[in-house]
Amino acid sequence: MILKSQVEWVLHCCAILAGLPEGRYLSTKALAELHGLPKEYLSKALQSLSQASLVETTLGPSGGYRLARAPSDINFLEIVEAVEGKARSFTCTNIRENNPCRPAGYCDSKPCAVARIMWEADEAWRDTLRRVRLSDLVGTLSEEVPADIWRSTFEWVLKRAG
Amino acid sequence: MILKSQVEWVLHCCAILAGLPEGRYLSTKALAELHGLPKEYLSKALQSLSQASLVETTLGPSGGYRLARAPSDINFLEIVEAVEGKARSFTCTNIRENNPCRPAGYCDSKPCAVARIMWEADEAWRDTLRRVRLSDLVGTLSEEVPADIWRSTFEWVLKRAG
DNA sequence: CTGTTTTCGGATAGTATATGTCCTTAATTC
DNA sequence: GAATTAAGGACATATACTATCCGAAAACAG
Repeated sequence: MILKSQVEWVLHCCAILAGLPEGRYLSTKALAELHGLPKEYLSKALQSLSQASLVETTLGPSGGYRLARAPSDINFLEIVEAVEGKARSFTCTNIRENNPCRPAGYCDSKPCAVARIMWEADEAWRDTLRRVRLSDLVGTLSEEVPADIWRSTFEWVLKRAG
Repeated sequence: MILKSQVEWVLHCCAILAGLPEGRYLSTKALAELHGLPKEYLSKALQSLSQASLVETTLGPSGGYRLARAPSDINFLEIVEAVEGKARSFTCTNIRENNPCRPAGYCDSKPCAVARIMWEADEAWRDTLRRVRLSDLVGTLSEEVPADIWRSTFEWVLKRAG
C-alpha cells in the first residue's frame, strides 16, 4: 500500500500556491523547477487538482495555477484524494460467498465484518487528513523553514508568477 | 493506495484458524477451497503469516497451519502487516532539497512537515487496526453468521483438519 | 522402506498500475 | 503573428501485484 509520489508533489505545490498573492498564477514550469520534478508528469498531477476544483487556471504566458479557495478552507484529504482517488484502500471481494457450506442463493444482511473493520481504519486515516488544513501546513513551514530561505523562495516564485 | 487482496484472504483464514481446536492443523488446500481462492498463491500469503510468527506449521499429511497465539493476543495490524509489510504508505523523497534557493549543503533539522502530517494519518490507521483483536472478529462473526452456516462450516473444517 | 502429503522457497509469466515522455489543440498574452 | 500556457491523448517504461509451476525437505501411512 503505497501512495503515489504525485501526492507528495501536489502537497508541496499547494503550499507554494498558498503563499501566492491574490490574483497571481504560477506555471507548471516554475513549480517543477522549484521542486526538481519532471515538468510533464507534474502537469498531470496539477490537472488532477484542477479537475477537483482545488485550483483555477489561466492559459497563455503569465498563466498557470492558483488556489480556488483560501488555504484555511482546503484540507489535506481533498488534496490527497484529488490525485489518489476516493476509493477505499481495502476492497472486499466477498470471499465468504465461496463458502461451500452456504445454502445456494443465501444473501448477507450486512457487509463483511472483516471489511467493516478495515474500512474503519480507512476512515481514521481520512479523518486525520480531513482535520489538517492547508493553512496549518503553511503555518508550520513558515515557523520551521529558516527565514532567509523562506523569503528568497517566494522572491524566486514571485519573479515567475504571472 | 490499494491493499493486496492477500490481506483479505489471511484475515478470513485467521478467523477460521481461531476456531480450530487446540493442537489441530488446517492445510492450505482446505483454506483455499473454503474461500474459493487459488491454492498456490494463497500459500504465499500463509507463508507470510508463518514468517511473522503468527502461525505454526507442520509438514506431511494432516499437516497445515494453526495460530501461534490465542486469538485475543493477536491484533489486526499484525496480520495486515505480515502480508502488506511495515512500510509507511507515504514516502518522503525530500523534494524540498531541490529548492534552488537553498544554500548548498544546508541540512534540515526536522523531517519534512508534509511527511509528518501524512505519517500521522498513517499512525491513526495503524492504531485502529492495532486496537482490534482477532477474537473481536470471531465474536462478531459468531453473532452475525447464521448459526447453521457457522456450525456446518466448522464441521467441514474439522473433517479436513489434521 | 516406499509413496503420499505437506510447507517452503525459488523461478517464471501475465496483468495492472505508476511513472515518464511526446505531441496536438485551444486559449491567452504581447 | 509568435510565444507561452493548460489540457488531454498516445505511447513507452518501470514497478508491483497476481498467479502458476517446480523441486526440496519434512512428516506420516502402509
